[in-house]
Amino acid sequence: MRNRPIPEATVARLPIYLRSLLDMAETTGELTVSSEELARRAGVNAAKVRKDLSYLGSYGTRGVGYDVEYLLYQITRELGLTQDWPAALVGIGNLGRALASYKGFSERGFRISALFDVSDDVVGTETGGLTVRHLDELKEVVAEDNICIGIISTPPNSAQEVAERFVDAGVKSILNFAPSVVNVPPDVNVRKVDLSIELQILSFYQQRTQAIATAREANRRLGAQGQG
Amino acid sequence: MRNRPIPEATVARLPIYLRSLLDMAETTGELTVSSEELARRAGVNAAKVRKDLSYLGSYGTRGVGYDVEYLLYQITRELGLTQDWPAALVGIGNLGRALASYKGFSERGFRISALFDVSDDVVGTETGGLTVRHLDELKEVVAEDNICIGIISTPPNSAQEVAERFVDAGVKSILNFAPSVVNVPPDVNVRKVDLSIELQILSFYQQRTQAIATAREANRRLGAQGQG
DNA sequence: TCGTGTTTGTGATAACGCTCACAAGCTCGT
DNA sequence: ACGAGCTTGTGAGCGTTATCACAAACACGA
Repeated sequence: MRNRPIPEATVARLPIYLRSLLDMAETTGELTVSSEELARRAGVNAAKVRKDLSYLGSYGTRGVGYDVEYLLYQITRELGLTQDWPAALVGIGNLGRALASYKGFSERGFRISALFDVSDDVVGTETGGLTVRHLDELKEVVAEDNICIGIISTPPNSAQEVAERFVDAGVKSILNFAPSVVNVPPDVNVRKVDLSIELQILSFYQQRTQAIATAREANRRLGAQGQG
Repeated sequence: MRNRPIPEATVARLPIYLRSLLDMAETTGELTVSSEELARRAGVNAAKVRKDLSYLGSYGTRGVGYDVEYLLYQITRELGLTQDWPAALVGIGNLGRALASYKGFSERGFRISALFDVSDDVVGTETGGLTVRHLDELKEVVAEDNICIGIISTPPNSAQEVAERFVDAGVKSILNFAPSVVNVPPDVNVRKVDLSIELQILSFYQQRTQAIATAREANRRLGAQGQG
């Protein structure tokens, strides 16, 4: 079990466990945590927690639980968060500025070390302690600062071009906030965060429950009519 | 097939198809689109596109493809985007302000109709044409403006309380940008967007590929040593 | 030392999702 | 009218993920 590759679904949950454990370590004095408690905090099933953690190794003690600090360390290590990953952010609009000063990144070991744009209006301005540079300097800066992660927060029609510039500069990990699909070579990893897709999914289920409520209401009235 | 419930995975892809189709309708003059073409634009498999669309109904024509306008309408309707969904945003920090003025929402029929915070520094200020109100007014405003969707962009430790206020006000759909798990009754739908989790997942795979490269390098040197 | 109570680790199984492959069905030219 | 050439819709098979259920392992008190 230990040497099996870690399933994607598990990798996606490790950061949630990490956050829950950090929260525990700060607020409670507990030295150990059971899969049940961790599951509750992470909002998942206890069996899932145990199976997920078992992919990392047998770090629990039966009858006791998991040592909080040790587990924290193991997950941090597994996620590669013991080293810091310099990132570059392209696209300094409203969202880009918010991301540039987002504390959640730095708290988790991600340092945005360079900002880029193409518009003369923002190139040269300062945001979150960094001066915005022109996109043409990207390749050079990536090499200098050893940048590993590219973040795209441009309008959708520029995203593909920026992605290609990142690839050309040797960046292998890209996080895309622009609402568009970007195509990259197979050795490059792209993840996307789409702010409005999630709203559209909510809309689907909201409409569905409202439709059911409406149908039930109509049905109720029909029944009343039949009886009355 | 037609009356089966639509799988979650399909629902999550409908917005992507929608975006691809909108893009097509604007840029190309094509009246129809094949599953192959749509798949290419959406970055998925053609068979997946066909199966996904088949859940909505038989809207394609064999040998021809799908009528772009008709498919656009059907997906829009299925996602519940024919009506607009007023949303309330709580937490007016950097991210909150960026979300409040994010064009991607309004372009897709989501109107943020009220902003809330608790800090005296921001209550009363204006952002994106709306005046920030105090969180205590939430319930009242939700009822007045018929708000269906709640968006949370507070610090993590306030998220749960805000979620409960939304639930109390009768909101059934919540989008959570705060990096924390929120618990709600089963009839309320919460989706989360976590900006840094995606980075952590990237970090995992980045580390993995770097580790492989390092091991291969070490192995190469060992081989050279053995031979030399 | 042994029994009781607790919690992990993991087979087994079920549910879900993805991909393939191909018949059914359409268009168009002859 | 008919055959050639496409493209859809979907059954079948496979891989992944979730859940259950329980033996193995530990702590602790008597």
